[in-house]
Amino acid sequence: MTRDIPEISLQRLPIYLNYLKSLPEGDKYISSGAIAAALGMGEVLVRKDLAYTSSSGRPKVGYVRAELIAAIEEYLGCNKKKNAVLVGVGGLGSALLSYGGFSKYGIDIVEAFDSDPEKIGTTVGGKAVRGDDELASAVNKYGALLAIVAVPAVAAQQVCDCLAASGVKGILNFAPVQLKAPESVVVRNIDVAASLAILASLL
Amino acid sequence: MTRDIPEISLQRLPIYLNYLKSLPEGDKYISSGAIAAALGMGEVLVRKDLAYTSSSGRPKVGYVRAELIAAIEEYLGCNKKKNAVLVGVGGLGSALLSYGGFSKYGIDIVEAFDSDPEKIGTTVGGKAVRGDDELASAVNKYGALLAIVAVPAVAAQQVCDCLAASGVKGILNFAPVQLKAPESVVVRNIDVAASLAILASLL
DNA sequence: TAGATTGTTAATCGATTAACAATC
DNA sequence: TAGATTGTTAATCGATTAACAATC
Repeated sequence: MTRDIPEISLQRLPIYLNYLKSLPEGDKYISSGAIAAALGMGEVLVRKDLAYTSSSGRPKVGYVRAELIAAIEEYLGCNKKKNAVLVGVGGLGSALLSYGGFSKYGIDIVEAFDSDPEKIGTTVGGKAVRGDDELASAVNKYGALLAIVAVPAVAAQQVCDCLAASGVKGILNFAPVQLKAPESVVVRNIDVAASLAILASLL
Repeated sequence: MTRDIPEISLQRLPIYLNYLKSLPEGDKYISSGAIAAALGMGEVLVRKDLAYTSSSGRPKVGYVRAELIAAIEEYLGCNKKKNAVLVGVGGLGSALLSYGGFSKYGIDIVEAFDSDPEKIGTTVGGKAVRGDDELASAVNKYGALLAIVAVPAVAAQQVCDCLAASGVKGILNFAPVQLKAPESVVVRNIDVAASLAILASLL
């Protein structure tokens, strides 16, 4: 499913999607100019991004909102169910297990893993917490291609190795370490503290 | 404190910093080539990024690791104490209140706010939770220029307005909405679900 | 000295914006 | 029709990479 969309355009699709969904039901049409104005971006950029999803608008009227939503969702694969596992049931991990926001993208966190015996066997956010030793078999059982890593920095590489070996193809890493993974595994990082620090340094 | 560093270079500084800190104490020198190889990037890019921090290396030997760390920390303002407030003490907000990772950038979350009477008056992660009505006075009292917004999407704009009116200059927003704020307020977004969806669509 | 590495200038690459023809 | 809006092609802008001189 490799498309030729630049990743930076791909990153904007959820922004359009959220905005379009937030519009009142009554709005049948929306123009690229209106979207651009609402989101503070250029209107040509909006049209180019939307063109990747193969949605098309009509001159003079704009885009049909419902069609646009459907096209973006289709393009992002929201309609395809995807299983994910989460490793590291600390504060952040627990919060993500209880967070309902993944479902709109068709993503389901099926199970969680931790090395702490105190946590193993419990349920967080309706998801069972198992020992790290069961990770590989669970990835296999659920056909999980996605994983969230929310363990401490020192443990992250080891978890990453295990996930990659288990067949996970995409890792969203919250630990402040650059993970080494095989080429076939895509890693993206979220570092909340660093993001806030960068923001602070812009002021 | 507006510098002419591209934001994308700024975003990489914490990555270098984390890596440099993770090296064994014994390593006195490190070359841009070694950093680049470890982090999977081009070595010229590393040198350019590091040059913004006014750190400089010596031909043949590379950079003094400790100096480089100090220069990046100085540049990022890690040594300047900065107060932040957090709004929305749900799962994610609670996790962030308990997270110790902000301190390495000199950031302290001083107080938290929520509209839920059940939460007001409690303590989470050692921080007092107050009512939203006390937000403005707290921002003032602590001179907080930074805020984390971790409220539901429907409440985020209102919180943003309040923060901007209170004098906050930087907002890290976890709600999946594009916030409208005055030019003088910098907003950056983290959408965990969207990030995972984007990752999934790359596979 | 010779060689490794830095720092800078020029070339390339990719993304955004401007211009504009197509069209409803 | 006239005008608004799309979609595309060309121009601009900015970031990365390549080339290379400086230097320890």
